[in-house]
Order: sequence, then structure tokens, then C-alpha cells
Amino acid sequence: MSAPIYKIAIDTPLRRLFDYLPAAQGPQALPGMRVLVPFGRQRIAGLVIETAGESELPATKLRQVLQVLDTAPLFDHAMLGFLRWAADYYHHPVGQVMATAMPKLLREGRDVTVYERRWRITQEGRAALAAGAVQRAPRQRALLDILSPLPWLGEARIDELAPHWRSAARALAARGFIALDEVAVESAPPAPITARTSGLTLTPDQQQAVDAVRARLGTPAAFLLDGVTGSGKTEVYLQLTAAALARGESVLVLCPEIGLTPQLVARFNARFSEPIAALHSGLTDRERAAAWQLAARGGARIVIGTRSAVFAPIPRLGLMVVDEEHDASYKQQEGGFRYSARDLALLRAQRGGIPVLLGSATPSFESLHNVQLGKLQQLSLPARAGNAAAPRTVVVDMRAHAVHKGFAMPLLAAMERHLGDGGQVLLYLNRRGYAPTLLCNTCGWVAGCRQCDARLTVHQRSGRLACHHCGADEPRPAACPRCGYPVQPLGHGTARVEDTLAARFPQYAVERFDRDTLQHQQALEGAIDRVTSGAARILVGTQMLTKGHHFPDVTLVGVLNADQSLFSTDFRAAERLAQTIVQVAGRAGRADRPGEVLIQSEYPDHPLLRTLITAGYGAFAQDALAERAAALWPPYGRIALLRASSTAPDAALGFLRAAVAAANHPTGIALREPIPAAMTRKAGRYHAQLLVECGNRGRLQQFLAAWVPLVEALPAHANLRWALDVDPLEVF
DNA sequence: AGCACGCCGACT
DNA sequence: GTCGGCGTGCTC
Repeated sequence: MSAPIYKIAIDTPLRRLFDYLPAAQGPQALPGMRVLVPFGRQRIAGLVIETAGESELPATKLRQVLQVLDTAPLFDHAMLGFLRWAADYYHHPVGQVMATAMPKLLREGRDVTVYERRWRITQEGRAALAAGAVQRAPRQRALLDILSPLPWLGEARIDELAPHWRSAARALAARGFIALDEVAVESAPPAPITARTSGLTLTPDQQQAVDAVRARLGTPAAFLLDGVTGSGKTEVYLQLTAAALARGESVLVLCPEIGLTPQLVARFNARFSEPIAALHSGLTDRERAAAWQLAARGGARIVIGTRSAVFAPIPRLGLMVVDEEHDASYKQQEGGFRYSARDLALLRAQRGGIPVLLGSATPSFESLHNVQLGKLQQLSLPARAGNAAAPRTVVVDMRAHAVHKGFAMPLLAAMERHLGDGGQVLLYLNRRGYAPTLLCNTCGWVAGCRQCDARLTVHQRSGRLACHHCGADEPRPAACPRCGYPVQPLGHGTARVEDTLAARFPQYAVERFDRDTLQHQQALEGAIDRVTSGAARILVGTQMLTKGHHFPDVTLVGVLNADQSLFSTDFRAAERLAQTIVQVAGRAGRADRPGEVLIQSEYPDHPLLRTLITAGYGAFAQDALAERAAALWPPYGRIALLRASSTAPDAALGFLRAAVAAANHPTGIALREPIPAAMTRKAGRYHAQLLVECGNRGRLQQFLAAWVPLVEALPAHANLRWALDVDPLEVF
């Protein structure tokens, strides 16, 4: 009998598994466990994918596993299958897909077993309790009563039970009645001991949505929960979570960015006494590994996380929720493995035989199309909770009115009115910094980035110029470097608008929401506090304002400039603009104060704006979908983008032309001419792209599977990088 | 991706 | 005479 071998995934760009012989001694590995292996001249961690009878390689090439790193598999058979499917679909090396699915410390082979200190009642304690020996210390007695039916109680939970019980625990320990163990966290904590808030009463629509999904728990089903901001989607998630937990199942909730939605985590925390694992970018490596392990070992049955949490292994997963499913941050846009967490969530649910619920006030066109195809069942929450009226929306023609520092007169007048009536005003502008351009009025010089085809943004307070594409940062010149005459900021960013508002409305405090002012979670929470307390009356910000938070006292929303997106060549620009407008408009108004939305535009008659405002997002989407169908753009046709970049100006284009030449005359596949990327030069590299189109997903997949190995085999000169983007969001 | 080996310029 | 530049070749 030949020795069994392991097929092991290794974090390398090589698109294959590697065969290894079992370790000479010690425990043997199972699929889903990490192992330490010799790889070339290094020793690295790999993940065992499967075992096989024999290798196709000559025995002399095989090397031995050095050490098994886990005592139990991190991923079960189903998860490994899901990850391999993802690697196939995105045509990305398996090892790197497996690596993305793990937190950094685990990926690096570190031992990150989470230890918890737990109180346990001793034999002596039980005897004392039975003998009624602890009568004169009521706290100690109560603690013994709580502990006696439980296998253990986490040390941290003592404080949750009641303050100052630590001293009672210490006293009991001194008497030998309870003991503190340090144990590896591998099992779920004991049953909840504290009651939390109960569910709210649902509206009929919410109830219908909850019923529809609950009826399908334990079966593969996909739903689109289409509900405007404030319609109570979160309550639906909460009650479905309760239903899944009651079945002994776990729940995975994906959200675009937890940093922007602390409210979501807070609401789950307030509702359930279950431990919650939150997986997001704000954690340290160690914290993330700990939270991930907790979820993987079943220690947290509620997992809330961003994009990469779709890969978290969760025992007995029974429900997935993708909140704000239209959000672009579900698509990995950088690096090599450009996956869509929303699409993968649909697949994971289908493979796992469980329901998935996509929620949005502005569903993606993909999801609307899937509703038409019957792949998603639509559940609508048409009414705002509390019967708030939909906001009145108007386009302000910027050509017909005097414009003062980016504000047309009707917007200023509306601001006066709403502020005077005690309302708050929210202004959206998708441009951070002070001004997008620094210009010399004399000779026409414009401050540009040395590394990118981009203008530098003026940051007035710091007196610097910054490139928002590569992070370059330099002092703002006092005079034009070409002619010596003075230079001026041109255009308006959020920082400049903030200054303008401070001068125009000195009696009202302004709060700015953008990446520059809210670098930390704390800053965001402070800003939110100042708005909800009413201390700040005017809010100005970027995309950050359109996500997550609902500000009930905002009665007026102003979109300062909607025009940048109106004439974009990207086929998804209209969809994104409409989503942004509807999302930002949704921040306004509540029951007793109908909101008002003003959109400034130089093209008030643009069909996109007209349809969106007069007929709403649904009608706009149907019109736009018809256009996509006619052009065979996604979601009707399927596309992939081969991107390449190099430090030499034409190397990327040359590589892509070679890739086209290498393709085998595909039928039904359109390989477009390679073109320079929208921003050709970025951070000192020249970017180019090649669009691949096909009317049929399966045929595109087939083509890519055959083509990618040929592309990989092309002579790639040094410093050429390429990546395949399947289902890209931005094409230009 | 790492990490090595491998051949050509400015330094003690 | 070496230290080190990054070009190219390999990893079960």
C-alpha cells in the first residue's frame, strides 16, 4: 500500500495544491487543519485540503509535513468546498483564497488559541451547598446557586451578573468552594443567564418578511428585503436571528463597514445575551484572530462582519444576512482576489442549504434582475416606521440661479428656513479636502501629482497638497512654480464648504463627516453625539454620511453636486448615483417632520434625475435595466477585466495584447482592444485593462479557465503585475 | 509572493 | 579586491 499524501494549499500565487508526505511523528493532520511545511527554502504554514492515496509526482520530489498546527479542523468539508469553488470562479490561486479566509495570525501559522478564565463549582462547593453551609453570605450563596447547574461561568460574566460580585467569587475560592480554570475556548458558553430586550411589535410588512424567511429556515432560499431607510429592516434581522438561534443555529450578518454602523452591533448586543463575534478592520490582529476563533469554535453564534467575514467558518450556520447589499464595499477592489462577498454569500447559502437575506433601500441591479429571474424572492417594507412621509425632492437648476461658493440661492433659502424652524441640515458632497485643484490664474498651471495622472487636492488647514490616489503629500506652494504669480484653490471640497457655512451661518455649529475628520471610531461617535444631541445643526460630508446613520432631526438634505456622475462613461455610474441620492435623501425626516431634498445640478432635465425624482428608484432601475439588457451589459451579459500595470509606460498594454493573442479563438466571447486605464499613471505605475464580454456566465467561465493558464505562462517582464477581475464593478 | 542564485558598478 | 543592484527561476 502506498503512503497517503496530503494536498496542501499554500499562500503563493501558484495556482495549484502541493503534495506532502505525512509528518514523521506526532498527530496526523485532517483536511481543514494547518500544517507547517518546508516550501522551497522557507518553512511556512499551509492548509490541508484533502488526502489522497498517492501523488502524481515522483516520490523523490515529495517532502514531509514538519508539524501539525491545529488539533481540530478550522474548516469543515463544506467550507473547503466553498472556498475551492470561490477560487475556481474568480480564477485565483487556491492558496491565496484560503489565506484570505483566515485572519493574519492563523495564516502565518501562529497559535492563537483563546484562553478564558472560568469559574467552576468544586465538589466541596456542592457539598457545602447541599449542607446549607453558606447561609451568612448572601452574595456567595447566590453565586453558588448560579454556578451549581452550569458547567462553568466565564470570569468576565461575573460583572455582568451584578457589580461587586468578584469579591464574593474570591471569597468562595478561598474557601475552596469554586475554582478558576484557564481553558482553551473551544465550546459554546453556557445558556444565557441574563434576559435582554424583547422584540418590538412588527408592522404587518415586517411580520410578513419575518414569516416568509422563518418558514424557510433549514432550506436553501434567497430573499431581497427591499425597504427604505427607517422602515425597520434591522428589526427583521433581529427577529430572524432569534428564530435561528432558537433552532440551535448560528447567524452571520454582513455589513459594509462596521465602523460606520456601530448601531447595528449595538442593537444585536442589546437584544441578545449571546456573545457576538464582530469581525472588522478596527481590530488588532490578535483581537481579530480571537473573534474569528470564537466564531469558528461555536463560541459566538452571532457573527457580524465586513466583506471577508463571508469566509468565516461557523458551525451550524443557519441564516445569513447581507445588509445594504448594493454597497460597493462588498466587492474587493484591490489586489488579486477580487471577490464579491454578496455574491459569495448567495452561493454559500445555496450550498449550505440555508436562507440568505439581502437588505437594501436601493437594491443592486443584479438583485433586481435576480428577482425577475425568480432567484430572489422580494420582500418589501414600503412604509417608514411611524408613517413618516417620503421626503419632497427637487432639483435646483444651478444655471438659473446665482451660485455663491457652491450654493445656489434656493438651497441657501431652504437652509435658512429649516434651520430657523429648528431642523438640522445635511449636505452631501463627494469631495474631501478644501479644494480639488490649485490653479495659477496667470499662466494656467495646475498642481498635479508626480506619481499619478491626477490633480492634487488642497488641504488648507495643514497648508499642504495631497494626492487622494497615491497618498503623496507636499507643501502648498505660496506662488506658482512656473510664473511666480499667486495661485488659487479652485472648486469646493467638504473642508471649504465647512468654512463657507461657518461664515454664512455663524449661529449654527457645523459638523464635518469625512475621512479627514473621522479617522478613528471615537471621532465618529463624538460627531454622531454632537448631531443627535442637537449641538451641531449643519452636517457636511462625503459618502460616510450616506451610510448607516439615520439622523431623525435632519429635515433638509442638500446634494451639492450630482453632476460628476451624470456623464461618466462607466456603465454603473447611473446606478451608483441613484443609490447615493436615495440613500442620502433617506437620512432626512421622520414622522412629524416631512423632509425636503434639494439636488443641485447644471442639468436639471437629465433623464436620470427626472426619472429618479418623479418616478422613484424602482422605476429608474427598470428603465436603466432595459438599457443594460439592450447593450448586453451586466446583469444580462457577463464581463471580466484583465488588468495589468507596470513601471514602464507601454509594458502593461503590450502584456494585454499578448494575452489577446494567446487566447484560443473563442466563440461567443468578445475580447475588446486593450486600453489604458481611466487613470493611466497611478502611484508611479502605468495601468491598462482588457475587457472580456460574454452573454453567458458558463461560457465566460469556461473561456477564463482555459485562458488564465495561458496568460500566466506569458513572459511577464519584471515588475509587471496583472490581475483578473471577474464581475468588475468599475469598467470605464 | 519569497527567496535564492547570478553576473556587473562604487567603495574600504 | 568585495558589497550589493535587481533580473530570472523555482517552490510538492
